[in-house]
Amino acid sequence: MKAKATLKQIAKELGVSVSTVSKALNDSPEISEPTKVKIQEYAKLKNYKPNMIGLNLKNRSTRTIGVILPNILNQFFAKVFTGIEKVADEKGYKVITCISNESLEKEINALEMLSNGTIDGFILSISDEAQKLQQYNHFKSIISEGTPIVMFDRIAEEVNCDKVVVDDFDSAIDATNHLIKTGCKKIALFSSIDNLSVGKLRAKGFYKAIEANGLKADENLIVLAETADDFDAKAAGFFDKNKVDAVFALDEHASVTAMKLGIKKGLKIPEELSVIGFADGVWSRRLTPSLSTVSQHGPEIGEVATKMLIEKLESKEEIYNHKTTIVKTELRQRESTRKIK
Amino acid sequence: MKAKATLKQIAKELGVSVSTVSKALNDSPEISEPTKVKIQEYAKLKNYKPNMIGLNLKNRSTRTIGVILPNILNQFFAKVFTGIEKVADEKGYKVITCISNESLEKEINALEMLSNGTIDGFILSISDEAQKLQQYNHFKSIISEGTPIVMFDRIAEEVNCDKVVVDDFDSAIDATNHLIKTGCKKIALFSSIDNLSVGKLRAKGFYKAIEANGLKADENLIVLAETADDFDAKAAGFFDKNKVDAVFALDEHASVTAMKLGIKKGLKIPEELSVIGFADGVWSRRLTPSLSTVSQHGPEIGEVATKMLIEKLESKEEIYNHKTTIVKTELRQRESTRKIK
DNA sequence: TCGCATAACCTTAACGGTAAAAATTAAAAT
DNA sequence: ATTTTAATTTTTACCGTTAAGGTTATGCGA
Repeated sequence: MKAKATLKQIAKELGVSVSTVSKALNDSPEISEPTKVKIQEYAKLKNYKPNMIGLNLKNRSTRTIGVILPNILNQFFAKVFTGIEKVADEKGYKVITCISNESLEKEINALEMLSNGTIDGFILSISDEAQKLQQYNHFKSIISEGTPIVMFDRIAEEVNCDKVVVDDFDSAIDATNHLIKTGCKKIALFSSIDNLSVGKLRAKGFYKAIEANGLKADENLIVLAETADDFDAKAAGFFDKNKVDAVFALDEHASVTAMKLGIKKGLKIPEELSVIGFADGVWSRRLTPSLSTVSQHGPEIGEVATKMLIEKLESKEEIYNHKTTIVKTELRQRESTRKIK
Repeated sequence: MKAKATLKQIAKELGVSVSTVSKALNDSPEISEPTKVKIQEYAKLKNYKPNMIGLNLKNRSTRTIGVILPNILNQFFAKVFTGIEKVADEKGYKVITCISNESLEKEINALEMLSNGTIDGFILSISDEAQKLQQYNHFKSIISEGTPIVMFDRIAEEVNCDKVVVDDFDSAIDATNHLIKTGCKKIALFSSIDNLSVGKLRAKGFYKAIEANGLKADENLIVLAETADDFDAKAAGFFDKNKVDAVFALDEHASVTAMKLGIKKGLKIPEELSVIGFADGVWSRRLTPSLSTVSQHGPEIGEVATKMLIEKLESKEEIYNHKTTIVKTELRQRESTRKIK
């Protein structure tokens, strides 16, 4: 466990000044060829690596992005993360990750812990709790201190920063329309994320599409919940009490539960029951029958968000107009929906 | 976007020296009460936060852990990560995450990028490629430079560092025994991770249990593959060609595929076909029927690994004996296996 | 009244690195 | 031989922080 080589050490050992070593290793034209070669070879021998902390201090930048995710077990966030990581890596940035675990307190802590020089900017999706309480001041104060934030998916309109979202409203309309086009008349709405901005938007899209097609939204067919457990309780026995020919589910848990309950009830999918759900995992493909989904292009969202942040970090301009990028969703028809005639 | 407050600034504005400010904010007894109060109040007003980079440089430590994961979309790794993040957070450490994406080159890059003062130590699971090529020198050289590593799950025996593993061999024996106890006689073995150390260990456990029970391992019933696609190709039509009463699957993909193929073939689960698989996602519960699994306690693995690393980081001792901790698995009986009579 | 302990603050050095400015050295021009 | 110029290297300052050691001025006892 030999001490790590530093410029100072090398300088002393070669009898030159520290800055000569620094310049030689940075291939500066100020240094003569023989000296350069000598120093470079010695540095390689000693396995010298410039200490990043010293550099960071000097440059007042760490080329590190802070990422705050509500929950990494959620495949959507995991996919977004791969996109973030990919672009960050390509552009030579590191990624520090914190999990807020849907807690406002942890979200605030993470923000505080990192916004002291540790990172250059944030990419994040707001915790459930913050959204429920509509508490966004912690973001505002971080931004006003000069640390840029890019929000994705779960955003706060009132916070002035770059944003990347999915067209939740429109995709819900499209998905509902699709069910109707395949002949579905009585469509149920399942959601276990009615606490989230995105959940509410999707529900609105559903209502809109139902009405636009001259159908009526039936209260009994709407199951809205704020947690998976709550949803399971409310949805239990749904198919015993109601006769529907389709379910539109607003999140992965609701999607899978719809399928599961339908299968248990002995309904033939998709002949007797069509299911479309928002879902991003590999699992929709693996289910039997496979699940038709509204896919959100998680990796792309992460990539776009990261590009936006890095662009902002590397632009000198003081004045900057905040952008909101919309990443289109895609309707993936699999086995849980009928074909359009 | 006002410039961030520094000690120097505050010192100048209050007409005292930098070190007075530093000491006042650290509540040093050297500083008189009135001065302390004045400085502390002014610092709060200016929203002063100590710059972490300056501190890191001074302390030659960053309280940051580098985590290198082969693939964050894999629920097992995601679960381990939650465990890492949880303990790191509790102990006041940050987590920098890199995804090797199973590539040796990316693994080496991540190691290089972070082992220059950016992080104090690593927690990682070896990439598929590194395991296949048996290339472990990059780990050895990082360790010899003084940066500690804790490996989990996919480890390299020959690398001298702390390790956290699951008792793959024993749990495979247990799972196989369980199938036999519930009356299964013709048991198939499915694996899509035969490239990994853990995959091979699990297979060995299976053989061992089969023989110990006086059964014979039938070559035709063993489907070993190194990727999901490869596995799908090899396993297609398996139940058309073979008559078995159980499948033991060594990873999540193989587990789900076994169920899927069985259901497609019209086999009743678990009456005609029992399935046990290594799996960690929420999905095993969500399947219909739900999947009996060997659960690896992902979060616990992450927690243990992180505790080991932090303990090592905070112990002054030069000499340190490397430990290997085994985290026990758990057999979770769900609907895809019969009850023991 | 002098010396000395002590309270309270300041100076300096250090962490590891870079870069502008200054200094030294060598070579070329007068 | 002297000056100019160019090439090379060193000095210095800085990034933000802490900590050891140094400097005042005050108050106290002898």
